Amino acid sequence: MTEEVSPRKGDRTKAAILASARNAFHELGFDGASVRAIAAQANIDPAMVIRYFGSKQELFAAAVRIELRLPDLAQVPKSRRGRALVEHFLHRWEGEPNEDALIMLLRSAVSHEDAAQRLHTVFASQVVGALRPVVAASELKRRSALVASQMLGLALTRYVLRLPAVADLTRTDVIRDFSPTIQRYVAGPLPH
Amino acid sequence: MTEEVSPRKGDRTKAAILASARNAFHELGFDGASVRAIAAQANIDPAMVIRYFGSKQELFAAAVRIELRLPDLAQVPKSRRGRALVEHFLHRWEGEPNEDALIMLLRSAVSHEDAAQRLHTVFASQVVGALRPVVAASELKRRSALVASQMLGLALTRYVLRLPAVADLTRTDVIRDFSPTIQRYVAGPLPH
DNA sequence: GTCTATAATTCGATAGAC
DNA sequence: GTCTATCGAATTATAGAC
Repeated sequence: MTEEVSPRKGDRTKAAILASARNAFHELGFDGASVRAIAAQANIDPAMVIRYFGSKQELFAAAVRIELRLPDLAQVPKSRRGRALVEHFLHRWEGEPNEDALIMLLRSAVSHEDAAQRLHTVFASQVVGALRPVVAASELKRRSALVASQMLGLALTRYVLRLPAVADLTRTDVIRDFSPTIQRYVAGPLPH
Repeated sequence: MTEEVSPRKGDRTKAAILASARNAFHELGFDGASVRAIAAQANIDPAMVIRYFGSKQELFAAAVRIELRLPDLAQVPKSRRGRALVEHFLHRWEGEPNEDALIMLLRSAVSHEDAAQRLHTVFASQVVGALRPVVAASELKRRSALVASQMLGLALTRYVLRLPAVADLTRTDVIRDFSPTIQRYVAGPLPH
């Protein structure tokens, strides 16, 4: 019989693989992150990764757990909804180190069709879902598109491309400069 | 002696390789596009690609010719600069089929360091350059960052990720909805 | 459970015949 | 100029010893 510590040994190695995988996918995207590199960073044999997760594809699916947990906008005063969204995203993206699934998806979706599909799903269910209670049904798709384009553009330029002009902005700068835009997209007048 | 037609034979094959390469890089990014696939699409032997361009890296450099040719904003009335920029980008991106270098760079920069650097350079020289004549020096970096985040976010969601909500917008929709944002980023009041 | 060895692909790039 | 053949490296994934 093999050794057993309080959390099952298999669970610990599985968790180590997942942590390493999240970091690698976050930094390099699906194609760029190799199973070998993920295993090496976790001090684990590459064969174990496949044994535990079946394939790189399934490992990716397990590593990407998307829970945007967007705030309930109905409980935010109408004039502060833009700022609430910007603050929420910023907190998500800069809170936990290198593990945000949306950035992983963003890096992967460019070259990996499955990742792109998952990003579509996340967007459709969560962003649209957050806006639905507070915008007219006839404007839901349009306002969601605008919010997605600006928030993903911020994520792209700040975390993926790391354009200095955007990456050098402080958190305060980001909230101050992007909140009015998102506010208009969520609750402001739209040109007819 | 080998056959010679009016444009040198070598020039024709070279042009065919470049066209195929642009299409492949545009669709798949640097890593995703293989020399073999590029050659196959051009009905040319893969070895010829290397012979003509030296390496995949140099082929990429030759294929990516960035000329944003942004309009001279000083000659546009201040109140219409946002719209002028949005219209210009849209025309660039939807004008020539599948050849826009900025989309190629965007798809490649995620996984390819050289492409990311080139995108930094393009942004710094061209976007910042277009804004410099019409914004205060103290606000140049900040306003450039905002414009880049929104325009690249639009390109990302519409052409790369193809989020339906964004991809389904008509050109008229895009101009109507994004011009006010870019206008504010270029010429509007910034929160202090 | 773990690891060695390796199969099966695919890639960029090269050498050399013609 | 063109193409065949191939090298060397990298990848995911599997088989099987221990």
